[in-house]
Amino acid sequence: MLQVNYIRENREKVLERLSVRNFKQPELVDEIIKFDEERRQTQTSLDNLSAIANASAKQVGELMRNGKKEEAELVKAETASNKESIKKLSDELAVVELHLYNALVQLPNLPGEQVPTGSTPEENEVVSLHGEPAQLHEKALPHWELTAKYDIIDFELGTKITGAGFPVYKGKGARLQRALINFFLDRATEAGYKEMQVPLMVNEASGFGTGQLPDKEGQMYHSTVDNLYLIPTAEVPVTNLYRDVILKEDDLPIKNTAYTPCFRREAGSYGAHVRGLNRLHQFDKVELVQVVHPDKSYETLEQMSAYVQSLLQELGLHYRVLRLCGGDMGFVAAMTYDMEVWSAAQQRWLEVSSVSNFEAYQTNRLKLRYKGATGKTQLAHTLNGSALALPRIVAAILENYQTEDGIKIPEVLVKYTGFDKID
RNA sequence: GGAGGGAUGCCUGAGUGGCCGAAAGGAACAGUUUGCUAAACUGUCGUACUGGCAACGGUACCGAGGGUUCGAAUCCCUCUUCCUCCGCCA
Repeated sequence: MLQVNYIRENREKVLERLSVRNFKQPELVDEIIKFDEERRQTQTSLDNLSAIANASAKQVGELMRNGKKEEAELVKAETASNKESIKKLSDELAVVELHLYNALVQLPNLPGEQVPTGSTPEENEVVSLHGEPAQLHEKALPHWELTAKYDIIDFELGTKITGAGFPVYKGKGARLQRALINFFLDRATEAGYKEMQVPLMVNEASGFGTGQLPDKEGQMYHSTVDNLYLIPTAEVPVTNLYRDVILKEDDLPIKNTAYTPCFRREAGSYGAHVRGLNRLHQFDKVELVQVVHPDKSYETLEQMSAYVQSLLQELGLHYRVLRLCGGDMGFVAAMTYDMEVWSAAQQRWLEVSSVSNFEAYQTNRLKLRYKGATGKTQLAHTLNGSALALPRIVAAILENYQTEDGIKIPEVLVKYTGFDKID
């Protein structure tokens, strides 16, 4: 959520930045300014009336104490009409505040300066390309056939016990999952991130805090009896650890990492591109979350991007880095890098990580601030990134490392898997 | 699941209808003193909205939301959460 004051004072700039996203409802900006104007007026009137009411109440108290009962009764009588106005105004205020809020949450974050204008994935900017595509033998298979051939991931079995998109990992497949999780967590710890283990279900307030609610309600599994949501990413619980918190400037930057399963309903997405591991309802991911000083967030974004790339390099995967164009970025992001690995068997790029700077968009809603040297509280900036999401990494490893007599395990993983080949 | 007791500022903790945005102590920060450390002394020490160039004001907030009242941290209702005891249990 953008800050109203900023919108009010930078209307032109806001509109200009939104156009980078190809945002379809620029009129929302003026609506917000109008609601804000209304809100402040109502607030002022209400405050004035409340001041009068407070004064009268004080007066009554004083008169009563001095035994001047009749005069007190007189003042009491006068307050009646004021009381009605106060009630009316505070109702009005609540309404206009709700309107303002509803409009504000519909406004996406403003793209950063470097974000290219555009509305489709084709307009994303390829920042860099690393490594070489794997050279596969003639009988190379896509991963969903490899998993069946070596009996390491069973999609049908998952369908039986739960439904489509809930695979069962078996034997070396399960072991590979655990190896990757440990590898990612170890590397993150080495890079200075603190490992956290967080709940996999969150309450409504947390959903609001990171922006999944109210909009993307349909993306999350919802336990209605308890009104809890299964997390779509560790970003939600980890970032919400800092909801309603005022940090000391010295506490920054905060670097957290967490492994969690992620649950996504992904309603209505079935087809060729979501086969096998490409898109699941439940998958594993190691996430990075940082809370940083506003002056440092873009620098941090570069560092996080470099860190994620170092993982891909260690795994020996051919990958590229994209800077998403305005229209392809998530609603809350100010700038996003996507990392995509090449799937030689599917002959296409698979998104395995997304690293974003949210600037103050999340922290404004989270009320996550820090107190600077001057004693002034300011909104911190948040960033997060996947490091990494497992399924597509597994898909890429299986496909790119396949040989005619089995699948090789990347060198760095062997000490975690305890085997160097799946056959 | 049953019974009872709590939730106040960074922390401890006072406050049972007006003089309370809130005592006191501690912590922290700044200054004075000081050979150094410590101590002592003085001051600062919640958040948000809002008016004002500013000085300085107004309003709201004592777990959350409603209610009673001229007036609520204080009384009533609902919810959340913590603690103690009992029951159950990986």
